[in-house]
Amino acid sequence: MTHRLPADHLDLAQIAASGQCFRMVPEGGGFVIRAADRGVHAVSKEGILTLDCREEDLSFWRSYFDLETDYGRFQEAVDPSDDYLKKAAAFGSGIRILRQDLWEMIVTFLISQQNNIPRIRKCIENLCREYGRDMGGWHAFPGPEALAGLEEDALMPCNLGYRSKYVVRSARQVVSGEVDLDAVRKMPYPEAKEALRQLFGVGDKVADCICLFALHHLDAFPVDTHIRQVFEARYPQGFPYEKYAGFAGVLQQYIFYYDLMGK
DNA sequence: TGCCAGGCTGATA
DNA sequence: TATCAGCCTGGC
Repeated sequence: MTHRLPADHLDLAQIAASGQCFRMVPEGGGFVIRAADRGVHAVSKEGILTLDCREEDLSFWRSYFDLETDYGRFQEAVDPSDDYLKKAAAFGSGIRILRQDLWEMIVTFLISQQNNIPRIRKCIENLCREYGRDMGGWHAFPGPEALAGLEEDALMPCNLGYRSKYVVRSARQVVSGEVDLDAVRKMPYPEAKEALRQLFGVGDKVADCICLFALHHLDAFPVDTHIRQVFEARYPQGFPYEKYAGFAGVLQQYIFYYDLMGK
């Protein structure tokens, strides 16, 4: 079933390249996107998002793409005297912060550390193929229950390397209830970040990625090596977070994408 | 060959 | 409390 939805400031190619989602595959002029155990074919063009999905999944995808949020507001809020940020925001104006699955983001960003984007994508494919439910032609993302019973190095064949034990032990912490994901979903940003940091292998940066891309805490601002380099070059006096309270994480994505693709 | 990639843990002082 | 080695592995 095909649905056409008005969606300004939405460019799927930009979102795919921005590195917040690793399960977007180009197909038919758009992308096939997988989220946990759902899938959709999506095309974004001239302010319209065309989705090919089941009728009962439509509200899920509407939320997933964050269609209720006005991203024009974030664009306009950029300090006009900040030339670099203005350029970055304009360059990545089609980026939205997707509302992705919590467990999937935990695993994805555990895998991301000391890793590069093509390899991260490959690791996730391997993980889904080996441990995800067969959905008929593709595999769902494996839940914590599917991973908690494994040996700590069982995911080495999926090319996770030393991160294998991070994923398995985190799965155990979730399944045992030591870290209650339902509770984390209801927490404000600082508490959620601290709770996520209890997971083995989750530090400051990974916790912020999870808060931003799964929990939609737009205050979360992951600082990685790229962002740190940009800050050293462009904001030696410090990034003006106070000007962007409540949505600084959106700007982080503009900066990351601009740094990656804009030069 | 050596170094790095969207960090983190654990040891050490 | 701060610093730092070591970690899987593919690509350059």
